[in-house]
Amino acid sequence: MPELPEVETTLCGIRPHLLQQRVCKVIIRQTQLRWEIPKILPQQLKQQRLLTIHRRAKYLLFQFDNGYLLIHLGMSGSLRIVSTLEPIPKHAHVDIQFDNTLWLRYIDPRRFGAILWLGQDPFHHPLLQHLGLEPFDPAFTGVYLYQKAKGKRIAIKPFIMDQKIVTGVGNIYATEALFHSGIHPARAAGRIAKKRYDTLVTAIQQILQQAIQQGGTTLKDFSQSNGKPGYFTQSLQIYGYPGQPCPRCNQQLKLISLNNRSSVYCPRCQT
DNA sequence: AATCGCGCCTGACGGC
DNA sequence: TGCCGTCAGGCGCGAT
Repeated sequence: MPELPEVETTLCGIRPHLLQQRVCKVIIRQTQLRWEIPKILPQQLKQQRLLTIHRRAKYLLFQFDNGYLLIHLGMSGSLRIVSTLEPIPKHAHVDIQFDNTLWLRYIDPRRFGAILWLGQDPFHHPLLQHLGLEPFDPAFTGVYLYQKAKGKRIAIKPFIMDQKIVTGVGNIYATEALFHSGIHPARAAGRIAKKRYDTLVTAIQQILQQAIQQGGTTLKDFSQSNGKPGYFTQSLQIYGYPGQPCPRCNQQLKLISLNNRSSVYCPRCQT
């Protein structure tokens, strides 16, 4: 799915078109996403003004006069701004039209995403209330990760992909950040020195920042809200290249599975 | 409490 | 050509 940079890219792409606009029409073609889209959604949204859009973790939060709409892009979701309804591509499950005539289109082939109405108090919703720090929060430091990791035997890769620890990091960026930090993805989180966590935090922030600047990563499904792919794909160092030589030391990159997610790493650079 | 695997879906790809 | 297994950017849930 879209990880933080893809969600952020989406947010920046759609926000300028939609701020302060009122919803005039809602079309739902498929209600079965990760959870069923609430049947009352069209009534909830009708004639409501969109005040702001925020990102929290990999969620987009649309603040309307009367409450918050939550959208998650799951594994294969994307949002587009389109000026006409036609053509309607396969998997265009929801279209929301605003007063300026533009449509916000939700496309999601695998339907692991979500569209939920959260009402007035979104941050107490179960999906949001246990989230960890945003990676660009000043409180997200090596010491923070080190403290959280104390005594934990979980591998570092699933540890940094745990949204209760730090938000927005998924399989691609976890893989890349660990490579940049020289940390083996299977190393127990509780057995990593404080100093190495400093390095890791810096790597996570730098990689996410660069990826945002380049419009995210497009493997297949993701596209920016204008339909263009993300260009960080060409900056990936090791994700997607198992068996290839390490860009740093030429050793053959290896592939392992950690908590059911494939993980590429360099057996020489990452310890 | 912490950790792990499964399953939700569609589609692309490789091997036979 | 087609069929079948495997894999894919996430994440909540139930089992251990």
